[in-house]
Amino acid sequence: MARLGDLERAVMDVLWDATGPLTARAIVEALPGRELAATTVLTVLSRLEGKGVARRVRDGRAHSYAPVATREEHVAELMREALGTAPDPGAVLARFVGTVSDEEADALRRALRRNRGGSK
Amino acid sequence: MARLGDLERAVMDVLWDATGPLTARAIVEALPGRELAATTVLTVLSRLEGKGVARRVRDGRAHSYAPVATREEHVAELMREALGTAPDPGAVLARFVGTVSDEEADALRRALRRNRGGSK
DNA sequence: GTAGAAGTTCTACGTTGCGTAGAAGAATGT
DNA sequence: ACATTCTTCTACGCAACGTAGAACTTCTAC
Repeated sequence: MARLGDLERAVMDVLWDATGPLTARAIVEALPGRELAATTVLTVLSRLEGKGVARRVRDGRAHSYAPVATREEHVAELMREALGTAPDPGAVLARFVGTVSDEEADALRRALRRNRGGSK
Repeated sequence: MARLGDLERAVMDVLWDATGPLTARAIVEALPGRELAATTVLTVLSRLEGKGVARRVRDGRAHSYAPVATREEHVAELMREALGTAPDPGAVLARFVGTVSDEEADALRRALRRNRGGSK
C-alpha cells in the first residue's frame, strides 16, 4: 500500500480533519507552522493522488482534494498489511493483544462481539 | 521503528526461519533465486544491526547474525506503530476487526480471554 | 613463519522516494 | 485585454536502499 512521507502525512492529516474537499491554498493555510509554496502542496497532492490515498474533485475554477478513505480505514489497512507479511497471523495477533491497553482491549471485544457470525 | 527494504526483509526472513545465528555466507546461500555478493549481504546486515532488528554474535573466525525479536514480535510492533498514528485507536480497531477472517477473529478472542484483567 | 583462503571494514555508485519550488502555460473575472 | 489565479512541467538536493569492489586482517595448513 501507500507509504507516506512526513509532509504527505501532514497534508493527509489536514484533509482528514476537514469536513470537505480542500484546495491547495486552503491546505497551505491549514498546515501548522510551515511556510510552504502552494506548488509544493500541489506536488504532494499529485503524489497522494497517484498513491490512491487522495482524490481530486473540480471545484469551480480550482481543484480540491479529499481523502479516499477515512483515517481509520487507512490505518486499519496499514495494520492489515503488516499482519499479512507474517506466515502465522494468529501468533502475531496474540502478541499484538499482549501490547494493547485496557481501552483498546475493550474496543476489540466490542468489535468482535458485534462481529460474531463470521465476517470474511 | 525500523522501516525495511526488500532485500533487508528477505534477509530477515532467512534469519527468522533459521534455528540459530547465520553467517553472511549461509544467508547468501539461503536466499532464494538471488545471486548476491557476500559483501552485499554484509552491508545489509550492518544496516539491519543499525536499525536494531538484527544483532551480531562472534562465531569462531566469522560473525553470525540473529534476529533481535521474533517475526511475530516485529510484526506486532509494526501494527502497534500504525495504530499509534491515529487519534482514535478504538475506531481504528473497530475497522480492523471488520476486516479479519474467522480464524483471525478466533485468535483475537482467545488472546483477549487469556488477557483479561488488564495488561497495560 | 609464510602463503593463501576466508572474513571484515570502508567506500562508493546508481536508483528511487520525498521535500521543495520556480517557470511556463491556461482559465477567468472585470 | 489584462491581471489574477490555478495547473502542469520540470528540476534539484538529500536520504534510503540495493549492490558490490578494494583493501585490510586473521586464521590455517604446510
